[in-house]
Amino acid sequence: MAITMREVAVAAGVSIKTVSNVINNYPYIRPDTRERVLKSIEELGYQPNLSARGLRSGRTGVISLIIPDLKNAYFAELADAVMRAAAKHGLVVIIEQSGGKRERELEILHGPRMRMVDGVLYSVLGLGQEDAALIEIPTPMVLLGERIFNGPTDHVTMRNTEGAEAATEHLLSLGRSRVLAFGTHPNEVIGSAGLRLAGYRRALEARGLSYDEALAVNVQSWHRADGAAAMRGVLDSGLDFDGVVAFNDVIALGAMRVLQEAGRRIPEDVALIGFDDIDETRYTLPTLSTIDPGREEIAETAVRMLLERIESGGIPPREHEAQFRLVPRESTGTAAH
Amino acid sequence: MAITMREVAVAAGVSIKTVSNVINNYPYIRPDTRERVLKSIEELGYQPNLSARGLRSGRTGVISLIIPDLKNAYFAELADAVMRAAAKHGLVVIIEQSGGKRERELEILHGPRMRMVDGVLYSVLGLGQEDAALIEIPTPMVLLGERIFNGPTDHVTMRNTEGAEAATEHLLSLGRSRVLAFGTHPNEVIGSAGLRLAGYRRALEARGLSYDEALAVNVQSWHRADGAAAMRGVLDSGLDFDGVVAFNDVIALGAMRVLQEAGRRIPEDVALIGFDDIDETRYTLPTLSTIDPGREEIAETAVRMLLERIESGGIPPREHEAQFRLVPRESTGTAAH
DNA sequence: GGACAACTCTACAACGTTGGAAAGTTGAGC
DNA sequence: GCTCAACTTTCCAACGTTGTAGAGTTGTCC
Repeated sequence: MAITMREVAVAAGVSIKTVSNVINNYPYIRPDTRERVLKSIEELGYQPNLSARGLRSGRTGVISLIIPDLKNAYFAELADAVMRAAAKHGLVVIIEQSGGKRERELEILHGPRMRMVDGVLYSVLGLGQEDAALIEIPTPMVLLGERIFNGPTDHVTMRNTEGAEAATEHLLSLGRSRVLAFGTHPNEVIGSAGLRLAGYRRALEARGLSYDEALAVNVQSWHRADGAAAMRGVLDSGLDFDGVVAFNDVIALGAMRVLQEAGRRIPEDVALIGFDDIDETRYTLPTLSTIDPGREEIAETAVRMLLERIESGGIPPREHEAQFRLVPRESTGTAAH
Repeated sequence: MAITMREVAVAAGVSIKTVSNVINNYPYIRPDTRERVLKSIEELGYQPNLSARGLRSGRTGVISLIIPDLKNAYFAELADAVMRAAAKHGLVVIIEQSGGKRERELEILHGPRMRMVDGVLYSVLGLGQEDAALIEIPTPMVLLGERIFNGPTDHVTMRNTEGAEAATEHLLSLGRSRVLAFGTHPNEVIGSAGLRLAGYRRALEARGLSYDEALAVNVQSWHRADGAAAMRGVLDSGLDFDGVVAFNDVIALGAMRVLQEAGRRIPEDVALIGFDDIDETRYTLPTLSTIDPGREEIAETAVRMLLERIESGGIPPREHEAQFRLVPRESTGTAAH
């Protein structure tokens, strides 16, 4: 059995509660008493039992991060950022993969694990506004991603529309006139795809150009292979285009590969920009221009907000939009050097 | 406050212990009693308090996975596989990133979090044999990766040497004669780099070829940018070669980009094979031949072994080597179709 | 030197669960 | 109808920690 406070207390010649007080930085302890207790803790190698602490205090020091899929580079990088942000506050992160499935997200949100964590960061994918009532769980929660729900929940989002607008304007400013919106989800308004499409349209409007539905390319699932398949379809259809605003990086990379195989030069024949700024975009050939959604800011803000909510209930719901950044690289002929 | 067993017990008209017995599948319960209890659990939405259970039973249902870095695709995919394997046994996984730093690995291994988990899967990177005593922790542990320690610990490893041998033989059988060992760590014997180099040499030997030290390319850190930088160095040096056995996929991809920029055709001028079979290798241009180290098998075996060790102490240390698989793709001119 | 505040430490009772063992019930076998 | 085993439920204590309340100790100020 491991060392408990009782043994530390005996060794230091104090009560158990005093040991607890030392550990929890209770201010009224004589320096030499504190000293003695710390020495015993050190010597015995005492480590607090977090289950007991959790039971007694109601706090476990664990938060949950619900994401669709860790194999997706965007979410792996998000998870990394969240874990680093959480570590700064002494929190551990349990990652739950939802696969973006509605059923699975509900299962996680209402499963027994929620009782084990102090709060949840939930990157919504499977649920929609019609499920708003279902996400009303007792555990403190901060939503990541888009503002899908109107409920009284904290949101930390990226500027999807503004980002996509900047990406599109970037291509237009380079003289491209037939730019694909690559990765649309028909009829979606409020998700990433809908918001990014809105930004794309806004950029066209700002230049007095009209929106051509033929240039909107549907890519249902934003994986590399789907991007490749969709671009193959576009090439087969004979559609004329000279620019691509891909709604995320991996479908951009899938498309890039197909374009290159087909002999289209990037950026000469087709200028291509992605969204997410995943690490890989810095090392492809050509390097991929993209929109950095402000991942670090998202992670730090979300953890901070969650902690505030855990520590004091009754905070009115807040919203934070992280600052995005256009990252020009070779795929739009605008690499930094 | 959340629902507790007490309230379920009152609702069902039984004692708390009977509720506990129902939940834990104690066999001697009358069917109608069980029925009533389950109904009350359902109606009240009872969920067990895992802290309390953990305190009482000593088990938390959480295991820890220590890996260097989640942004590294290999480890992201490993984490995914481990989480799925763990979920099958009702376990949650806490991921701890060590950055491959010795200090940080020790900190994690001896930190208070270890008290919160039932066991650890530890992907060793920073520690070495000289630290063998330091990994003797009370928490059940299974080591992943290479057999770095000789201590009494379970190991689940990949066949580094055999895999690298097969990769090298693959290039040799295609007629390549000057094949780089790309990613060596000088003087290392027992780590991945050392073992893979041994496989490379074994393949040469098997064909009666002698080992040329000039063809061993040092890449200290196995990241994409380091692979790119190292390949730039090779090209600058004017070294003559027609094949590359890269010791992992991302340095292979970094090198591939540099080779393409320099106008070398793959596989015509240089045949290239990696190691790890990360998802991305299926979508690059050209697709990358690689060695699948048997990730699923590693994850499932590791979780199973850990669980066995958690459930019954005193098991003699075991070792398991997962089966590897050569995955021929376009970068060696051997794509399946 | 008395009152009061500020400090320092401790006893006790929880938190919600499960292990152990006892108490109570049923039914089969003779 | 009695015995004994098998079944069913309950009682009690404990897991290791912290909140509450209070006891004891100083020290300051009039």
